[in-house]
Amino acid sequence: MAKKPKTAITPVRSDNYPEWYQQVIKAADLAENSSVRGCMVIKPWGYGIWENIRTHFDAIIKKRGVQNAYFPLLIPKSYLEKEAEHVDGFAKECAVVTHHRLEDDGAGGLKPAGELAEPFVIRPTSETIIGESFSNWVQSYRDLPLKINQWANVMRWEMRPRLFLRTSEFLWQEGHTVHATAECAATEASEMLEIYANFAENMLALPVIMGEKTPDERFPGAKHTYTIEAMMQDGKALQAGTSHDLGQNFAIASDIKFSNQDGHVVHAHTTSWGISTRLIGGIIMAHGDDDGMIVPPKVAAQQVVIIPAVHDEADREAIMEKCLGLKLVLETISFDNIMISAVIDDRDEVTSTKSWNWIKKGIPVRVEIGKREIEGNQVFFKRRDESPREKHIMPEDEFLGSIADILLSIQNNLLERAKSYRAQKMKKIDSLDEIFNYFKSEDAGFANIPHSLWDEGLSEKMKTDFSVSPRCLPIIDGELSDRLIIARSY
RNA sequence: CGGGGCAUAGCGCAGCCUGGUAGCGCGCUACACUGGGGGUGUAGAGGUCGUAGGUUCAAAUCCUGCUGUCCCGACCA
Repeated sequence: MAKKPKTAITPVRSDNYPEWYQQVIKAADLAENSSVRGCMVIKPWGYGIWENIRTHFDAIIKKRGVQNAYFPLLIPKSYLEKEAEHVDGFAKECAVVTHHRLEDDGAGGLKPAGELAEPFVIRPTSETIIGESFSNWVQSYRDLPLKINQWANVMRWEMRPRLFLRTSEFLWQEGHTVHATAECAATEASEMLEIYANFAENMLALPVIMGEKTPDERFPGAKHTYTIEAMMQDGKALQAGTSHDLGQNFAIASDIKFSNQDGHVVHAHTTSWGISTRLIGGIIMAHGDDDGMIVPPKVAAQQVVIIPAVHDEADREAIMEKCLGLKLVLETISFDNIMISAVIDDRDEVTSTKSWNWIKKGIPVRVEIGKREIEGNQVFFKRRDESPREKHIMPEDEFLGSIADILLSIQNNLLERAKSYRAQKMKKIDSLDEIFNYFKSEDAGFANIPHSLWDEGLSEKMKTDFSVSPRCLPIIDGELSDRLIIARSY
């Protein structure tokens, strides 16, 4: 018999963090590489998280008066050329469609035939094509503000793809708004940033730093780029969401203008903001442990797995009946306005194997139902935020009465845990020597330094010697700080 | 795009140096025993060794090109 590993995932985080990350994705059955370069297949357990992110975020923006719409995947190359900085920023990572037909190549294969007069790029982001529509939709100040969102896939031909964090194709939402004044656009961009920050903390248990990007890290063509930065367990930063105040740059490029109350025709002010499937990578790296994934209850595809433990075939029917009953009742219960979803794992496997499978997937609560539970009218369960050895036994009524609190407590524990390791790996530093010293360590985290220290020379040195870049100037109580957060990043 | 590693069964790998009938572990299938911490046994299925070419009587093995993948770098709203 093979020796049981102490942890479900090999290697452990402390041995090889990048490899651990990939192993967790595999063990949790979240996604896999496809045969298409740089593109991933998101499997049900991973896609379920995205569906929940989508559902909850969609509700939030709709309350703000944002409407969903859909724009084309293909963008005429010339559109992209309208905004000079935008071209520079995205040109290198665009996939280009140059032909529109395939025909027999005479050798049993197919070859592209009709060459397009003007090539299309596959959207790397949709500012330009949406701007084209907006220019028609907006005529009067009465049409503003215009708030549109689309849930879509985009494509960026990345040099080095990593599952969820940087894939050639990924899923996201991109919000695009048009405003009459610079102030309105600025407010929209700031409010969306706060919404992202709250969403990350409340739904994903992911504490983030809100801030503004320095000019060199800005979205190409933006006036201000705001970001939420999360810390992963290796101390690296992950940009988890962005909001851009585009000023009039894109309005001018796309000719979005309107008649104001004075009868003058003026260019509008626009914003755009997005979150993507990258968030799932963030969840993995923020919460996962050496036994695999830990999914925050609020975004888990299922919160509870019920595992029947049948020793004696004679008990099977009674056990299955109890499992089914439990599932039905659980699914009438909600926690923080989210309906619980439960799954019965009735695969023909040894109970412990099933249990470990679900540990690796990171389902918040595992329930095991056997003869004992039926006789004692009780529920045996374990929590993913606790050690796999820790058991709980509760009368069934009590369990059903407290499951909502249990899930909320798991959600909260994940957030507190993440906050605590972030606090440990965040350091306020005021001198150059200390900065160099700090980042000599491989597992350095975020350094909080005076913005005034950051000049071109330091930037260059930090980048080449330490792979450290500026993450953001934190925004605290609506005010831009004079400090700068720098860190290694994904 | 630069430097390096790897490519053999679904997954993980050995075999290659020194060319000669395709191997192991896990997983999978069937049956039985099992089952509350990753179980046991028996019997099976599954691979034109990434791809194209070269050397050779003979290539998984040697040589060349290509492709994919991983790591480091560059790049990354």
